[in-house]
This record gives sequence, structure tokens and C-alpha cells, in this order.
Amino acid sequence: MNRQILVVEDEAPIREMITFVLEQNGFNAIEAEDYEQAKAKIVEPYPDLILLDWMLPGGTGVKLAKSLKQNEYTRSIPIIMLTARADEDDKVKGFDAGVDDYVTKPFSPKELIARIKAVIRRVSPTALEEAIEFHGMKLDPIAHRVSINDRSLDLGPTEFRLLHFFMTHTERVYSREQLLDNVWGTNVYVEDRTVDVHIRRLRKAITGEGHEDFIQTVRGSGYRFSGKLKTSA
Amino acid sequence: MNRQILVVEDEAPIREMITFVLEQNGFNAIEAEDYEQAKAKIVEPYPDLILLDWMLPGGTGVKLAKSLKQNEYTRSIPIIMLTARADEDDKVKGFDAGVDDYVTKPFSPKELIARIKAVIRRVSPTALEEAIEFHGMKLDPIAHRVSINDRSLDLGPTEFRLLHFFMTHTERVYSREQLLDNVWGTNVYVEDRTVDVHIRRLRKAITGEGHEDFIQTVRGSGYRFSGKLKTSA
DNA sequence: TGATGTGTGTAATATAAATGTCATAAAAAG
DNA sequence: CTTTTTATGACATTTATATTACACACATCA
Repeated sequence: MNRQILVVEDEAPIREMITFVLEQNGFNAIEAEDYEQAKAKIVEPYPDLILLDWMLPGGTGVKLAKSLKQNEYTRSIPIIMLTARADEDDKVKGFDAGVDDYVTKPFSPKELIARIKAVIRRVSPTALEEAIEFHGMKLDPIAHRVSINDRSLDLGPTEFRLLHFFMTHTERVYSREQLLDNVWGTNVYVEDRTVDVHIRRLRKAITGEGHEDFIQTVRGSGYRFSGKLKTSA
Repeated sequence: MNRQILVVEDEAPIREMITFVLEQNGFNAIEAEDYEQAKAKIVEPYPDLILLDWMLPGGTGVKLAKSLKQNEYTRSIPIIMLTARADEDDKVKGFDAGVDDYVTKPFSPKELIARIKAVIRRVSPTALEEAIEFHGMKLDPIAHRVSINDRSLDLGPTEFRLLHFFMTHTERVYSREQLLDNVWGTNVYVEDRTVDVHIRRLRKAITGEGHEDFIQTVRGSGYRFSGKLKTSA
């Protein structure tokens, strides 16, 4: 599954060149030419990385970076700043905004790709392989094991991925379509309702110690994985 | 509110099949069989998405895509290319023309619909909504949760939307019709009085800590959500 | 190769929740 | 005290979700 990279750059030729290079290298590029468009495209499923032009009109480049780093949900998206100046002050300002790396224009495609890969490598393996614990539930992606209070459970592959996704994305509602995108993959075409069935299977599997209540139905919206149990009705 | 999709495809059987699939899935299909027809049909109100055959006679498919992406008004209409070849060069050319996605013929109806939905989902801004707080009431659109002084409460979908609207539009009277427009959506046919009932339900749900008084009846006008409590009559 | 088991997606059915409308009570306005 | 407007509770209908059953695809192993 290709990584999605959002390219925020106002100059069309540069933006298209970058997009081209990205596509050539197996990335999936999304384009935005200004602050507004960028904001609009930073939605679920979030891009894996953002290439952000420093010199967006009105200095909105840094503004965007700051705003993303301040939001709980977008904070973890790595950002690489594109800048024409090699100015030290600018670098400082950029890193201050929480930017992950810098590329100075003009840059070679090779350099760009290398930096992107470096950042992704630095950021993502932890997220993907680290064992997670949540209210007595443990999930170890490497060993492919799940346990509740040290009693190990037996999940099918899909249920495992679903639980993994939930445990790494708690306290937030996901529509069936979003779950399909994130758990099944973007190019898989199954019915929305299939999600219900897998939710059911997962709930069944984690039933016993009340953990099934962590998977909450949000009527009309989707499902949420949460440690805050509903006030008993 | 069905999405309008323009199908540009010269082969009638394929075009009709696509149209059929679209209609089946709740979309509103418009057909065009060549460059000229397509151009003629891309007028206000613009279609929500265009399915464009790559191999239109005379290579006019890419031409059309480029022309649309160069025009300020049509640039934002997402385009999905239909192509018989899985050729890499073609993909690059297509993406270069700003196309949003690709579907390779032959494709399954399911795949087509899924891609359309994915593109629409990606393009239409679900906006990163921030949590709102108002006098101890918290509403988090992302988690889809409401709480009063950290005691979480559960609301039906309509009550949730209604409260969300109120919390983002405080200190102002809204007529029942305005509320219907904003919370239910325009072109929905329900009685004005239905609003009363939902107001009632919402009040009931937030009762307990005096917050129900925030929803104020303005006789003859409608309702207002306000932190300034009425002086006791 | 065939038998067996597992995992998946889909469709059918059951269950539950939410919605809109009405009838009636209560409250304000004049 | 009469009229107008809003509040409230009940109900039928509609809509959404839960659950079950089943068929098919794959892999494994005899």
C-alpha cells in the first residue's frame, strides 16, 4: 500500500514536478496549492507525510505547520519544509514549528526522495511495530499476539488488524468506509456492512472481561474504540 | 442530495453499463460520448465528478482533462480516468494532467463505486473540526462525544447535530425553519413543530446541572442557545 | 488430488434505536 | 378568560445495527 504524500506548493510547475517525481517513486501524491486546499485535504485517511512550501503566499506555510502540530490528531504527521532560502533564521523558525526536515530549493529528485524515505523510516516503524497496551489489553504486532489480562486470545487476521487499528486510534469515530480504507486497504472493494460483521467477530472474541464495551457503536456515524465506557443505561 | 456524475465514454454499451451502475448506487448520471458533448455538459451546476475515458477518439480524453484542470472554475472537479491499458506511461501522463484516480478496464462495478466514493471522500472536506467547550459542556465532533463537567452523555444523531449547531452559534435566535435548514439540511420536508420535540429531547438529555436552561425559548421567534441565563421570571 | 479446516464477504432476518407526527397539557400574551 | 404558542408524552413508522447462516476461496495435509 503506497504512502500518501501531500504536496503543498503554490507554484504549479514545481508542484507538478514534485508530484511526478513522487509518483515515479511509488508514492501517492495529493496536491494542494494554498493553505485552504491543504487544510481541506488533511482529513482521514491522513497523508503519511506532508511536503510543505515555506513561501506560501501570506506566510501561511509556517502557520499551517504550527496548526498541524498543535492538533492532537495531525501532530504525528511528519512535515518536510521546502524552502528557497538556506537562511539560518528560517531554519530555526521552521524547526520551532515542529517540522521534521528541510529541503532547500533547488533540490534534486534523488535528494527529495531520500529525505522523504529517511523521515518515514524514522517516524513509522515505531508506530507499526511497537506493542500496545490499553486497559489490560496487550497487542504485539511482531509476535502477532493479543491478550487480555494475560489471557491470550485467538483472532483472525482481519480482526487482528481491526483491533490493531482501533488500539492505535482510540477515542475517535470511524465510519465504515474509513475502517475499510484503513484496515482492509484502499483498493479493496467490499460492502460497508461487512464491517459490522467483523466488529461482531471482534467483540465476540474480546468478550468476557467487559472489554467488548470498548468497541462502541455510534449510531449514524460508525464505531469508536474507547476506554470511557458509556454510562450504563 | 444525489451526486451528479458525468460519464464521458464513446462506446455506448460501456457508457450505459456505467450509467446503470451509478444509478443503482444512488448517483445521478449524465452521459456524453465525445469531447464536444462533454464540454457542453460541463456547465453550472457542475457535476460532482467526471468519469473520463482515456481513449476517446483523437486522444481527446487527456485534452479534456487538461483543459478542465486549467480552468479556474472546473479545476476542482475530480476526474477519474477509465483506461484499457495498465501502461505506466499513460498513468504518468494522466496524473500529469491532474487526474484524481484511475480505473483500468475491465473493472467491477464494486471497484468503480468504491473509487468514486474514495475520491469524493478525499476531495470533499470533512474539515478538521475542533472540540468546542461552552460553560462546562464539551462537544468533540471527532470522537463524537458530549460531556457536561466530564460526565459524558449520549445523544441521538439529530440531537447531537442540533447541539453542535447551537454550540457553534450561540447568543442568537433561530427560527424553527432556520434550524431545520441548518441541522436537518435544506430541502427536507418536516413539520416545524418537529423542532420542538427535538429541543425537548435535547433539553432532557442535558438536564441535571442546569444546562438545560441554555436552550432558551424565544416566544414567537424560535430558540436561542445562550450562556446568559434568563432572570428568573 | 481430494478432504478438511479456516477465514471472508454477503444476504437474510431479528433487534434496537431514532424520527416525525399527533393529541393534549401547560404557559404566555392580550 | 380567550387566544396563541410552546411543552410534553405516546405511538407508528422508518432506519440502522446486530446476529446468524451460508457459500465460496484458499491453504494444508493426507
